[in-house]
Amino acid sequence: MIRWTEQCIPTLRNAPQDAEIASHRWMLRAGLIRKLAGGLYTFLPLGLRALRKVERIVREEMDRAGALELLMPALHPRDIWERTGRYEVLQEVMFKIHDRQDRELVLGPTHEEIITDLVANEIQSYRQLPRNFYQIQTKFRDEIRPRFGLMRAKEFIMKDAYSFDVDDAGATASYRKMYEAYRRIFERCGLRTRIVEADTGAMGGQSSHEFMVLAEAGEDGLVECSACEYGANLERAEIGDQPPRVFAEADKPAQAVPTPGRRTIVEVAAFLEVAPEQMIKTLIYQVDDQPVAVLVPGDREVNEVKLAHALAGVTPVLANDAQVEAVTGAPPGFAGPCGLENVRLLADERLHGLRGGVTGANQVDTHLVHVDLERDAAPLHYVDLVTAQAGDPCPRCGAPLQAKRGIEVGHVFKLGTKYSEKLGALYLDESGQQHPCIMGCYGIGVTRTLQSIIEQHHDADGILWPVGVAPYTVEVLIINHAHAPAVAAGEQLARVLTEAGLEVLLDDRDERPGVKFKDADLIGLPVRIGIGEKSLARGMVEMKRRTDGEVTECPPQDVLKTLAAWGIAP
RNA sequence: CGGGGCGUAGCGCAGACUGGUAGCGCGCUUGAAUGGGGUUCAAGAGGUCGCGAGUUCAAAUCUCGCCGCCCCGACCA
Repeated sequence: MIRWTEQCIPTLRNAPQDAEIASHRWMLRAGLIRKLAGGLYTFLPLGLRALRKVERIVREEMDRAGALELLMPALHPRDIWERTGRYEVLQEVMFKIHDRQDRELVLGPTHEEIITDLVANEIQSYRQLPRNFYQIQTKFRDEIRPRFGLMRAKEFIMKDAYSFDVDDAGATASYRKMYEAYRRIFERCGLRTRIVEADTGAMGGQSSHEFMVLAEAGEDGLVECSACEYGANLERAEIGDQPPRVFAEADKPAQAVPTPGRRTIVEVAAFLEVAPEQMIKTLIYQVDDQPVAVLVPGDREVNEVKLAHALAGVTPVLANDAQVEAVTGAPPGFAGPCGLENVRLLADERLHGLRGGVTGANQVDTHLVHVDLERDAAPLHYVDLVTAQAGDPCPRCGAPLQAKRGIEVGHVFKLGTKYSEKLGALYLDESGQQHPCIMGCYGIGVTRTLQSIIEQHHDADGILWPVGVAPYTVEVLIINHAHAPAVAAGEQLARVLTEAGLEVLLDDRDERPGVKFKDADLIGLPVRIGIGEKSLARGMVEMKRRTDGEVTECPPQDVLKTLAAWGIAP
């Protein structure tokens, strides 16, 4: 049992101005965290208790799934990152420091290299596999823009696990185990998550799934099918087949028309009185110093993640004005596929069979109408290049997709042998043959998960902690501190509940009842037990469930029974 | 990295244009009353006005530099 007067729970009547989203405001107002600087937060006692609850759930489920906990350094020598080539890839997000010998060290943004190096040294035989190692540790990332409190911070706590298997079947089994463990973890945290297919990004590897907490404040866009189970991050979401785009007067020959000063899709469409979807947007990218023309429907946007995949992983960079002019012979705004030579052309699938289209003529102030791509442009390579949007057909079943926003709290990857090969994590099989381990990696943003719980569980008055992660389970609230019998009864009840094994916070402050009720709602412990003069006169205490406001009275000796009926057991 | 905004008491803000040595609400301390949803009265404490230069008799206020924080954007022709 802890007394409020002996704890440090600095609740705020109003939130600091820079708190943008609900969960961030409540964390500050309820005295869970305080900001040191942008993206850097102190966990106050109540916040830390909740964080430890989340960690405990993660630990229990990881252990249950057979993963082995260890702890790796946060500080890494530069060299190990260069061995996989990821020093280059991640240098933007890595904090770098130098020791007194001027040796460069980085603060770990993730730990694939470190664990793989360990396994390379310690595991030699198939008899030692499979293994899955995990840790709960602080990661450091120099985010472009930290925001939303713990959601995107420069320093955050992550649970990261790494599996090592002898073959694909084993790797898939390890992946499934983690996938299931994650479901359980988030469920126990009281989170409703949506699992979606995801891009592997800087991690590399073959496939991955993200665990998303659906929320308006989410930083990731995703789509889910209105009919089947399909769901995917927007970076990756595929789009089902759509009928070819054939517009009016499709049979007419292509014709140049003047479009003075009309450069953008919107301007040209308005000027020529055509719809944006009738237009062929032509973007010039630089890929390894070579220009590539990318064609997409005028009403769509290029998905650069998909484009990078189509370009064998090379990150495309949009060409500058001079480069566009060198390639197309016209300033930006008038590029089109017809007559474009010496440039690699990539077209989005939705343009396949397009007739009656409108596009730039590669000549200043001029566009082409009645364009038939098959007829008027060089043979094109069609791939999926645009970002999915609401209403697009599902790639699995064709039903309309819905757009949502989500907070990525977990991500599981099949990595293959990318790291094990480069760092020499090899094992000998039964016949003495050497093979690289097949790896998987699995992350959970623990601090982000904590804040997501609040994002999903709050009302107008404060937090509604799910029992499993609440900093304390029960708040005993002495309504009138001047009423000695109530004080005594509150102390007594808190003691009894604590002895029964419950985590109890006793609000023993000499405050007005209103203040204490408001604070109780704010910090949001699952159960509030009010000890008041009036009910005490009847031999009763008042129990209130925070989640749904359910209220009941019972004699103090029946409190444990009522808690049990509410599904709260010590 | 580009654009915009902000930095005055723990939190929320005013004062700045028109320089004269800092104020309001909440919170905090003490006392009293009150005691079932942020109660009331009285008396207090608390500020290098982000930092550093400059202008001036005088700078929170004007000028310059720096630092920090927040928001938007980061090239979709």
